[in-house]
Amino acid sequence: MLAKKYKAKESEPKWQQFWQEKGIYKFDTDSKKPVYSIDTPPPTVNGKIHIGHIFSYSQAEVMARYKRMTGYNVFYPFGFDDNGLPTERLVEKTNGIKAHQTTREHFTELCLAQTEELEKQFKSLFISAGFSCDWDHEYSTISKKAQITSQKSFIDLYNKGKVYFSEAPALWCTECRTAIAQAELETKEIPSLFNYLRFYIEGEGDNYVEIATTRPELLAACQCIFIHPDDEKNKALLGKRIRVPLFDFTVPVLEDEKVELGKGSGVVMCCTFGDLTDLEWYKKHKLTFKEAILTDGTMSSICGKYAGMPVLEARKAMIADLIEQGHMIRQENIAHNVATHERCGTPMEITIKKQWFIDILSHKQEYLDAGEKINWYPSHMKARYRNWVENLEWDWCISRQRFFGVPFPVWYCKECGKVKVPDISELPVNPLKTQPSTPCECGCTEFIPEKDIMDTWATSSVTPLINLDWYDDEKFMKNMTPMGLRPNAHDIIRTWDFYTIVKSLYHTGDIPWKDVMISGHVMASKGEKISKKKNNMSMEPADLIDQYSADAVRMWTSSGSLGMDIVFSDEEFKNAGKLINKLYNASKFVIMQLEGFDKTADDGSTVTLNPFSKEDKPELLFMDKWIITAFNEMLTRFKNNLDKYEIGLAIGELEKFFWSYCDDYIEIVKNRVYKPEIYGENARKSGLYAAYHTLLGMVKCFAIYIPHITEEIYQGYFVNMEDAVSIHVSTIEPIAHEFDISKESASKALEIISQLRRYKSEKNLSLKEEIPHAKVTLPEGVVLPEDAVVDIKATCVCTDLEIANGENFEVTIG
RNA sequence: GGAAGCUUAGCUCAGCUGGGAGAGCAUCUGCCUUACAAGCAGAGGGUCAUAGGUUCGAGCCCUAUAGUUUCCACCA
Repeated sequence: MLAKKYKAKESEPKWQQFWQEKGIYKFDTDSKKPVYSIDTPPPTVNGKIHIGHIFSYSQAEVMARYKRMTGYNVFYPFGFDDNGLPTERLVEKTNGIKAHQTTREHFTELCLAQTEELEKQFKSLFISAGFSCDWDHEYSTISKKAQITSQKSFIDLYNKGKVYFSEAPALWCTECRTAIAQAELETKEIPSLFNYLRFYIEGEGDNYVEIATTRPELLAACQCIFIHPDDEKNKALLGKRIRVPLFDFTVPVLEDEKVELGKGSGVVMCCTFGDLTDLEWYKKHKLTFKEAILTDGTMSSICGKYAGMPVLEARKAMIADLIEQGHMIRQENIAHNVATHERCGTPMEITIKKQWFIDILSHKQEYLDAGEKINWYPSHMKARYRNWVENLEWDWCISRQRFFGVPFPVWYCKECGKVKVPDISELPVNPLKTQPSTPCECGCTEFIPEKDIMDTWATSSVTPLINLDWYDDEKFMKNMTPMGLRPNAHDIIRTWDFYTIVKSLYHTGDIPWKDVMISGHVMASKGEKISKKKNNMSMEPADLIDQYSADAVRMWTSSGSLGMDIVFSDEEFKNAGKLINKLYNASKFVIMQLEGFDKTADDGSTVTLNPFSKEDKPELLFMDKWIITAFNEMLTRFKNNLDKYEIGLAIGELEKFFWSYCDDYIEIVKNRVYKPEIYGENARKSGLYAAYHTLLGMVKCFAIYIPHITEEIYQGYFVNMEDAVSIHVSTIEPIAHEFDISKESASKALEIISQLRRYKSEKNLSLKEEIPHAKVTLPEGVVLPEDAVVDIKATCVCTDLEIANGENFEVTIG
């Protein structure tokens, strides 16, 4: 029995608790069903879960439910990424300190406390949104298991020769004081000054070359001057030496194709390092390295009186001096694009330090092949992956000169400097706290620990291996590789997806997952991303759930097209609410009629009987056969779409059918169930039979999108008749039947009803108004069974409906 | 500069391997009908971005152009 009104606020938490108690979403290790596993990217614990997360994550959640209800044993673990720089930055901000100002132990404590608190909030939000993950398999990337996995990954790569320790140029963030990876760069447009300087030619008095630069602070690290080989005007400079302003040294003039004649003065200085082109020239022309900027973002001792100044201050001071000493020709205001660190927005520098790198550049083709083996939904997203791999220029630097994260399981021999890694059985290790258990090959027993920690991605790229317990050879669920699905938004294809593929190929030799489902972003308005800075997140997920219900929010997230961005609009939430309300009302009606079959038991209690036991099937009427057939056809399209991860198109099919069920079918069947004394007991039972099975079928389909209200409906009646304890462990299946109907006849029947309704509407009549007589001409060969004619007459209050066959279909009234 | 997506009704979008131009919202007109007025029945509204091409036939295939969004590159 359903209550008069559905109250989402009361029902949703009730069912969430019910599911937890009954263990509805637990992964069944003993099941014989095929496994469908989902490698959810653990959300980063560095702030709040925003509506974009809910949008993206709940699209995959729908898939989990769909697979669970179509015969799969679903493995749906969930994790949180609370490891590394993003978390550190959050902790620094909330506590108002910098990590390097306190001890590593203290800072780690702060990080752990804060992430624990946030993870509680995150988890409760995902639960309140009706997520069906198995919380028994929850993990966090700083957990012991994840640390072992991550260190084991490193040692495996080390043994396979896929990581190397090298003094190579690396991207550097002076704010975070750590090396960073190519994937962590974000381009930003920054206003700047283009300074045209005089560089005097050695031995030619006042003769000078004009050179433009945005980074005069690097003058002390100037290596040479480049001209283009085709630059006839400046060709004479070759072989001469040029004096660097402010600093009393000279540099040679060299040629390179990469100089752009039209840019600046067409003559360019090369410093270590102003940008990636400088680095390229440094490698190509075998230049020497002079460090102008220290790792903390201040100028080095080679900068003379500017030493110790932060970069921007030094730039200002040097510009002032350049002007004062007459080296400045002119200045231009420009806005140029600068590569910055995505976590803090600081312009990236390049420095040379010893770092650990994972070799990726020499295996590009394998990654491209892996990309081909994976099914991308939508398929064009594969191009983004391919594009990224093809354009890679750096090996993956995984060293971070930070504090909170997974330590490298590495020591260096004090005597010979050789790298020492522990045995996998000893993991996890913190080299700062323990020493190797065996001496170095050279016999030395003293070691220097590696202080750096690993990049966050080094851990989050092994989530499939964390999920499958790879850390423990005995527990490792090898038969579940590759996993079924990786869902994520399109912006992290180049990071999360790429790195996970890299690690998977190295460790298992196979792709990490069979399918990748890409979702879009939630936009604040057309072309405007949701951003914390703009403060245009009009709604927090928790507020939306509170205001519209979790089911309504999920309805909205499901309406998006696969891979497409969606503009946030509360109009859509209202529509979702309407659908939910309608579904409840329709169910209420059908169940109310069905409950006429209740019996009073001997003890006086009411027993609900299934009026449709297999032996007691009524003789089905034509329109009842139609709705059953239509449901099965809808179900085929519904499943076809979901099999392609098109959850939005699938629910579109379902909704269309549902509204037709309400407005056409219920209207037809109503008369029969209300008045068995006129239409007969079989007509009533036939209608109820079809209504029961189609409603149950639809509610099951809706259950993957709106799990709460559908559970309410199921528990309110169907659970008494069906085997499953929860609708979410029932099976979505077609309605079994043995009949076949003429589609032509069915569509004509509906068309006749529609025409009779239109007649009344155009005449401004109530639908209850009687039509004394109407005549229908059906095309030759189309037959309308007598019971269908009776249904039409009852539905349209048409007393006399004359049916004939003729050339064209025609309905005349009066 | 490289790559990809999008352009169909006022708005948001669906249109599968080429053959009927569609849905929801909005607008307008009616209707209190024993599930639902958060409802029901109807109506109006489109040169499918533009220009070529292939085809008996193009929203769909090909070429080019424009606009738009995203990802990547771009610090002299």
